[in-house]
Amino acid sequence: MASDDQGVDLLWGARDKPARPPRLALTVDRIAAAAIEVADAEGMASVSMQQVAARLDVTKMALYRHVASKAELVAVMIESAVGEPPDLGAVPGGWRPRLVAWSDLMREAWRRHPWLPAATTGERMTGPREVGWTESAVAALDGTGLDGGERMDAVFLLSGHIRNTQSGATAGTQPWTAEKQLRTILHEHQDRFPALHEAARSTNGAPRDNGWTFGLDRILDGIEVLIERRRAGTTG
Amino acid sequence: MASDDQGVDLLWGARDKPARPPRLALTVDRIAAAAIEVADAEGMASVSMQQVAARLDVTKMALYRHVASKAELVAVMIESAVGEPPDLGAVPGGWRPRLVAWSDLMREAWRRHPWLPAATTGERMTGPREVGWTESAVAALDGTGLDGGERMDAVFLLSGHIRNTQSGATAGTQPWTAEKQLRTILHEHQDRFPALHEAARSTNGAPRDNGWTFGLDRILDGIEVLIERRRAGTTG
DNA sequence: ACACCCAGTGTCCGACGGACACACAAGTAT
DNA sequence: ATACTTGTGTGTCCGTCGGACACTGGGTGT
Repeated sequence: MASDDQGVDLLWGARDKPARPPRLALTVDRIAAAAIEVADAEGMASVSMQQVAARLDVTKMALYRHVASKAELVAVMIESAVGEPPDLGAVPGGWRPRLVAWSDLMREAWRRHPWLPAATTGERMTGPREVGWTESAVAALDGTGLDGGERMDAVFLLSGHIRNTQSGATAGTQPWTAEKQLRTILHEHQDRFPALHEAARSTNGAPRDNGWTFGLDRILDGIEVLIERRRAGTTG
Repeated sequence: MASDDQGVDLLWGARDKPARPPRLALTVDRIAAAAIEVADAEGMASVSMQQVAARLDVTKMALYRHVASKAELVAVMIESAVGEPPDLGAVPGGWRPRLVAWSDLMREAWRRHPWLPAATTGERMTGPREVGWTESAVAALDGTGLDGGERMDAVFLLSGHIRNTQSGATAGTQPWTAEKQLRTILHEHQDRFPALHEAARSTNGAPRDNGWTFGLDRILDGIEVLIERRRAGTTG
């Protein structure tokens, strides 16, 4: 902390610069940073006005001088946590490697903040950085022959897949991710769910990644099919 | 209150039909039905123990005689709302029409209960009907040459896309769905988001469906590519 | 007649988001 | 110097949430 340095200054000199504000001024950025710390450490459910305020040694109502509501606080958290959107201009190889790079970057950002997938669902405000990420991905599809709506749908499809596979939030959504008890249930009711039972049995030992790689490859293959079809002149 | 009527009945007649249970017995099914009514009408946010109890003319604590917690109530709601999983055996044309039919049915069930997408995220209990829906979709991929893990990943991909595109819950996730104000923001900052601006401009007037059709076609195309590749004997 | 059982009630708790009035400092105008 | 404003954090209060716990009143089995 810089306050120690300040203390030395106060003792040995610079006495004339009298009372530097003893506590850091409360700002939106400091509030967002504290909220992100709470969310990273204890999950989105623990992000309450009082928890965040406590981390700043401040009353919860003090926060309302800087954010209008909890929703706004969350919006600021998101905008801060997603980080600057990437510039994919330097990625060689066309749209597909570009989208792969974009996905990896987005996944990495979301991995650092596991609460992001959950926080970015539902009606809410959208900030410029978030739009910037979308811009970046849509730009990666420039020159593919897809029209604007298709490019945006493709990005939506891809980012939705990232959210779905990312970090536990929606990971429990599908039965086979609850591993232990579900595996036993599936075993007990194998007569009722024969296809699932057989699928669980015949899964080769490949490391599970929540369907991330599989889905990414399928989505990109599907987009590629469409692009090729367009390039070949077929309207379908 | 019906107690007044009962009082009259008790005074003036029908004395022999003594005390028909004056209120319907509280059961898990009635509780779940009431909760679903609340959720359908006013959204998942309005589903509180007191709201549900009020609809049944009962104290909230009475509900706890039948469900252990709110999470369990929600689990029962889901299990009841998803309905019986479909039998796709009669759908002709192989795996692809089968998955399309499955998707349509699932979408329809979720359209009837717009809170389902939001309620089925996160760690939670999974009921037999929900597993049954998955079973149904995985079974549709029998005989495609995909291994068990791939079949399950494919179903996860598809159902994730349904959730993402369904009914407003995550619909606001992507910037262009917030339509009005975003369109103006995009217009004001067109220098900052040129690709998005150009995409919004060049979108042909096709009716927007939140990317549902586009994503479905891409996903199925992508799966088809993999199946064909397997059939051709390539290991990739 | 009796005790037992148990579904539903009443009351209480801590945590939540938020409204509102206040305290208290730092300018700024007089 | 003195008053007025302005901006920032505090204290108190409210309604709602999920849930614990003790109670009660109407059956039923003996």
